[in-house]
Amino acid sequence: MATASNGRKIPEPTVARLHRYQVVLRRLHRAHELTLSSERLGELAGTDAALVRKDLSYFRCSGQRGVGYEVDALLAGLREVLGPGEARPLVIVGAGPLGAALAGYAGFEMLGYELIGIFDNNPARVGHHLQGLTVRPWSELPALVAQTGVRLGILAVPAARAQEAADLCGAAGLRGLLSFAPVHVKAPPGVKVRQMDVSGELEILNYQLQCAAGLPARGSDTGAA
Amino acid sequence: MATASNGRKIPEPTVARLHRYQVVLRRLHRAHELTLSSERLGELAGTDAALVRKDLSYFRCSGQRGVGYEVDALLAGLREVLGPGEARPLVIVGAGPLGAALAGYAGFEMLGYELIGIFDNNPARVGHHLQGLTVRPWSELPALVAQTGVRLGILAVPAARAQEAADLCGAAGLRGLLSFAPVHVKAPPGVKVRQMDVSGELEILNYQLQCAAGLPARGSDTGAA
DNA sequence: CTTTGTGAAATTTTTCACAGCG
DNA sequence: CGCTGTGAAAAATTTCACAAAG
Repeated sequence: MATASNGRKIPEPTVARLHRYQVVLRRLHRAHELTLSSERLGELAGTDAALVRKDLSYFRCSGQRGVGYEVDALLAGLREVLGPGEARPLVIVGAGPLGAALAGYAGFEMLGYELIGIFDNNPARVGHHLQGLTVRPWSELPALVAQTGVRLGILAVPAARAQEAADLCGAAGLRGLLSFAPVHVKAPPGVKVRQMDVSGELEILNYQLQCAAGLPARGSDTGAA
Repeated sequence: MATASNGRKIPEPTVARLHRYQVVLRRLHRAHELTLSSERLGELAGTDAALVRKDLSYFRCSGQRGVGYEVDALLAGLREVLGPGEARPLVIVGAGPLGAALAGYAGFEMLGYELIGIFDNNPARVGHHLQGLTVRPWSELPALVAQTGVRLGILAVPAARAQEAADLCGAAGLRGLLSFAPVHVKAPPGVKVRQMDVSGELEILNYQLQCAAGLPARGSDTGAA
C-alpha cells in the first residue's frame, strides 16, 4: 500500500475506475479541454473527488495544486498503466444472439479493443458474417491464438456449454476470459476468469428495492395502479 | 452487523452469491439431491465453504451439523430473503442488437424474471417482435409501469442516449436500472442504478495479465509469432 | 484561495479458528 | 468424528482531514 509512483499493485476496483477516467478524458481531449479538477473528473465518471485523487495516486501523477490535471498528461499516465489502449486483440466465443450482440457492441473498437475472431461450434452458425468477421469453428481458435497472440476472450455460450468452452479457450492459449454464462465457470489452469453476473446484479437491485421499501422480504407487488 | 436471523442488512456481494447458491440448489433439487455440505455448495458456486456458511448465516439457517443442508429447506430460506423467484416483472429499454440479445437471453425466465416489455424510441424498431413481445415507443413506458407495477429495467441503449433513457425510466416510475451503456449514468431521483461495465472488466483482466506476466506496464504484444 | 497528494480512520468484506451439536 | 454457526482477526476499500504547493 501507498506504493505510489511505480509499484504494480493497483487494487481491482481502482483499475476499473481508471479505465472510466480514461474514457471521460478522451472525450474531453476531443473537446479540446485542457485541464480539469479531481472534483469534475469524479462527477463525470460517477465517483467523488477524494476517490479520484486516491486512484490517481497509485501511479505517478501530474496534477498541479490549485489548478488541477492536464488532460493530456493524465491520459499519458493512464496509458502507461492500462496499456496503449489501442487494438488489443479480442475474440468472442459463441455466436448466438448474445455473442452477436456483443460483437456489434459499439464500444470495443472505441475502447481500445479489436475484435479479431468469432467462434462457434454450431455448424449452422459457422460461416456467417458478423461485423465483417466470419464465424469460425472452435477448432480454429488455437491457430488464431498462436498466430496473433490474442489473450482475451469473451464467453457468450449457453450455460450447458460454458465449462466446455472455457476449457477449450484455456487449451487454445487464451489467458483471460470474461464470461456471460449464467453459471459459475471453473477457471482452466493459467486462465483468469471474470463473471458478468447479469442476474446477480438484478438480484441486488431487487433486494435493495425491497429494503428501501421496508417490505418484509416478500416484495411481489404494490397492487395494481 | 452480525444481525443473523432477521435483520435486513445483508451485504451486497452476499446477495449476489445467495442468488448463485439458489441457481445451484435448483439444479440439485431437480436432480433429486437431498442434502449437501457447505464445501460442496461452495465448489459448485465458485466460492469456499467458510464464505458459504457466513453468507447463509445472514438469515435463519437450517443446516444440520455433521450432515449439511437440506436442499429444499435452503431453497425455502433463500426464497424468503431474495423474494419468490418467480415472475418478477422486468422491462428492457433499447431494442438494438444488445437489447434484442438480452431479450432472448436464456435465463431471465429461468431465473425468476418475466420480461414484460421492450421499448425503443427509434420508429424503425417500434412494432418489431422480440421474444413474443412487440417493441413499443418510449412514450408507452409510464403506462406499463402504472399498470403492472414493474420496478426493474435493463438499459441497453447507445452511450449518447443513456442519460436520456435513464431519466425517462425514472420519470416513468422504474426504481432500479441495470445499465449496459458504456458511460456513467447519473441516477435519477429515487432510482438505483447499477452499471454492467463490460470494458472495465476487460480492463481488469488485461491488467491482471500484465501483472502476472511481470511486464513493465506496457503489455502491447509479445511479437507476431 | 484553490486543489492536489496522502497518511490515518472508518467501513466493508473475507478468512480463520474453534466451540458445539448430531 | 464431520460439519455447522459464529465471534474475532485480517485484508481490502473508501472516506476523511489536512498539510503543502502553486
